[in-house]
Amino acid sequence: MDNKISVFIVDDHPLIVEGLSNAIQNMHNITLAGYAKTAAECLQYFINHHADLILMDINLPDIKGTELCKLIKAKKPAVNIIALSNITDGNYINAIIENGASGYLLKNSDKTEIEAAINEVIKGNLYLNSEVNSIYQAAKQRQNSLPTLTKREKQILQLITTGLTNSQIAEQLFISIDTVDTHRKNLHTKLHVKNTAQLISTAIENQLISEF
Amino acid sequence: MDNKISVFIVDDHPLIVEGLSNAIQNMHNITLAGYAKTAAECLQYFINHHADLILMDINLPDIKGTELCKLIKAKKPAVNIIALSNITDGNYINAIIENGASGYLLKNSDKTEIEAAINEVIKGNLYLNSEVNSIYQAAKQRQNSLPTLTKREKQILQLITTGLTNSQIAEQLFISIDTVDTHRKNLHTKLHVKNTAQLISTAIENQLISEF
DNA sequence: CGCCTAATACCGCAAAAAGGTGAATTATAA
DNA sequence: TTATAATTCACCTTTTTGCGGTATTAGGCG
Repeated sequence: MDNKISVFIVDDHPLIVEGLSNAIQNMHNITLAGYAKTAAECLQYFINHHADLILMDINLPDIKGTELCKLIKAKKPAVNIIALSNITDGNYINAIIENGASGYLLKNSDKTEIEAAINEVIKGNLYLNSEVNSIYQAAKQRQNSLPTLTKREKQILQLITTGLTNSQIAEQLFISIDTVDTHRKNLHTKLHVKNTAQLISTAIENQLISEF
Repeated sequence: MDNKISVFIVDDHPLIVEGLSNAIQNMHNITLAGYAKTAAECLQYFINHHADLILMDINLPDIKGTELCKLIKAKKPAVNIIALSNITDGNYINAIIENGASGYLLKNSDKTEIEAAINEVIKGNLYLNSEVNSIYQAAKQRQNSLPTLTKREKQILQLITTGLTNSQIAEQLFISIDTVDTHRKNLHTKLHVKNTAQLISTAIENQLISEF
């Protein structure tokens, strides 16, 4: 075994794989271990092969990048992971790092940055470029400043969003209208809003609602 | 001039440019005219150069892909444009095609598909793969089924979302509360909703609100 | 010019939400 | 077990909506 860093690529975009592997093969202390187009192929590879680092697209066709991260880290804690994505959503960055990634690169990164990221991460450091980092920090802040809603509150918030009135919600949950009203008031207090319109818009803005 | 199709690439992702240009140079009847990382560079190029087709990322750093499309088509109507994106949002696909693109490729396309797209578009056909096409059709359908809100209605909808009450809106717009109420009723009728909660959630869902 | 649409305004009644206060009953975690 | 948090219910007042109408005015268009 030589002292080159071996890198494995996971990405379902053939163009990116081509660009990445080309770029990596031109770096003097880095070598390409292989690549996979799906999470399944990647896991398969790591059963009886090894690599020092994974460059991983977090939007894979089969399972979520966060999941793959967790799986890899559980089986091979020594493998470093750099997430590769276009997504500049703070919650996403947050999630992937909490699942074991040591770096997050935007897909518009160039060779220099990729090389820098690989070298940093292999040293055990966390690599985020300034843009990603500021988004990440902002998201953590926001997450902390967001109040935690109780199970019941979320449930009622969801039903309000659907357009149900307090009495309809009460009927559906087999509770009193007054109870629904109380939860609603608490939602207002917690989210610092004063009417339904604000409630819905801030709820959606902060993704407190599962889907619609 | 030989009979090869000359292709110009516009993308701010170095990896994609590398992958694409590699792929294109391996195609027998296609040649690479050049590439640009920004819309400005692309426009600059076309002042005194030419290409048969542009492969264009529609998420450029300087101006929107839709805009670049329009600009190019205005100056060089003969140039065919294939949009390249990850975005599977129907409205986006719709917009870009209405602005003059003849094809829409997802970034996870492989060489075969890119080659097929180029050859179809050069013949004057519209190229959308089945996935993109179904999204596109669905969006067109949805767009037609969406009612058109008047200027005033949009404005009031926006203010409602902020959390203002009818009287506050009336005050701000120097109109009667009753007028605001009428607009609100019309919004309910047009969007088939029966209360504020539904109004806000469907408005956001259908992106009838500028931003928040 | 008429026709249509958007925007304006008003009335009345019923329903729902908002705001305040207090309190009992479960869970659940320390 | 004992705090603490979550969930539940009640009652009261005021404000805001929701829903049914009707009607006038200004501007764009063929």
